[in-house]
Amino acid sequence: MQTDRHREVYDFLGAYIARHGHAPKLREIADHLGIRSRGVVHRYLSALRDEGLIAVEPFVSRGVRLRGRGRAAAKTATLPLLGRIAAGQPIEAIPGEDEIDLSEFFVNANRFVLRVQGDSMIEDGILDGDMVVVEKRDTADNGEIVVALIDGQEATLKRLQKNRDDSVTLKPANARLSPLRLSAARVRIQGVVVGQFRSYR
Amino acid sequence: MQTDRHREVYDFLGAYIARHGHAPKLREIADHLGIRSRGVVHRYLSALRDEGLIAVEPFVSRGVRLRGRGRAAAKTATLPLLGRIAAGQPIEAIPGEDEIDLSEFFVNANRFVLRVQGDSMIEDGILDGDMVVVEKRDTADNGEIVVALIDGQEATLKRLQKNRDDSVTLKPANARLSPLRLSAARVRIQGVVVGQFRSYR
DNA sequence: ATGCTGTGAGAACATTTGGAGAACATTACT
DNA sequence: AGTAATGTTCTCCAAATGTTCTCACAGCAT
Repeated sequence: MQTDRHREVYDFLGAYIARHGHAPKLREIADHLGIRSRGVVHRYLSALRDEGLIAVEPFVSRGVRLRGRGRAAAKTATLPLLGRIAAGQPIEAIPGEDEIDLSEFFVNANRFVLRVQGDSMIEDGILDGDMVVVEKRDTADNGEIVVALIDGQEATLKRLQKNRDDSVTLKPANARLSPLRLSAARVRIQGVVVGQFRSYR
Repeated sequence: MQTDRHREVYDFLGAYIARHGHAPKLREIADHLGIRSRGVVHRYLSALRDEGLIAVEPFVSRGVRLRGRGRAAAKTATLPLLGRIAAGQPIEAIPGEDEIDLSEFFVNANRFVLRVQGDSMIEDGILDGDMVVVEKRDTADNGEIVVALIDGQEATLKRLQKNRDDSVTLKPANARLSPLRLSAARVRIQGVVVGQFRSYR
């Protein structure tokens, strides 16, 4: 896509075809761009055709078809980071940091994802259905959220607290559930939660 | 990379291209650097070209391409998805779904990320410091979490409820805060929250 | 002091990009 | 056939953008 205008034309074609089921006429494209000359529109279409992005049936009205919607474009894992949002203020830009790389944020060797079932960590903002990113480790610090295996049988997600007497307490973040105090021998740490994410869909 | 300024230019190119899919114009680079002279920008680009870091198409607008980005593109954004975890059971494998692609999960054109400040959505599991992925839209359905601009001034993150009398209610997810009922004319939807993530680090 | 380097301003110029509109070709329709 | 609508091709023009200069200044080393 050479220029901004080319992109606008291409995007408009996509939107129009999606809505109407057929391509627009040159006149309609011109209206959308705010120009009067069908000749100019034709020039844009020719450029897009030469790039292989569309196919044009000569002299046929609405004879444009989109091509190569394969979307083979290297899907990057970055999103623009616009700023901070808080109640009462407009969105505030974060200086010097204008994009966020999801893979840098989360991806690493020896990490994996679990889908959380249940409300045991709800007060820490981990809801039923959320995903947690877990880093494989067999030790953890006080206060970290861990995946723990009890008696080699039950796996749970809890906040860890080590006690002096060689026991540990597994604390849910939910007032309706009670902490579990167990001898250290019965608990095996499988990993530590390093991230969490959720999709609203 | 010769100087700090060169690195700034290079980084900006990367960020801009990642976001827009094409390079910036000299004028835009100059604005980002806080300088007025396109000539100076051109000097930086020539230096980067001589180092082999970018390729420049002469005289064409946005004619800059990054070079040797093979490594960065190879960075996959996938993590193994081990299964489901719930209190009382061992980790249960999720059949047929063994890895999760973060970019598929979150990345899309016309989305951006905001860092949340404040506790107004805490009961929906969006905590102070969390990131939300927002899809740019100017309309939203009932019950969706939206970024709304009030009177063109204040931006807030709230749950939307449309009322019959051409007003809307912006509901925080925090019992200590009260809902805000406003005439629809005063509220402009800027986007809808489609995802959320958090890093424990 | 002298020169070198990195940075920026801005003028002058080259080239591309974007647009207008006329003239013509093709198609669809009466 | 005749007409209108639409696509095609063309020339001319203006604005935007990139390119190439010279000048200026500040910091630094010699």
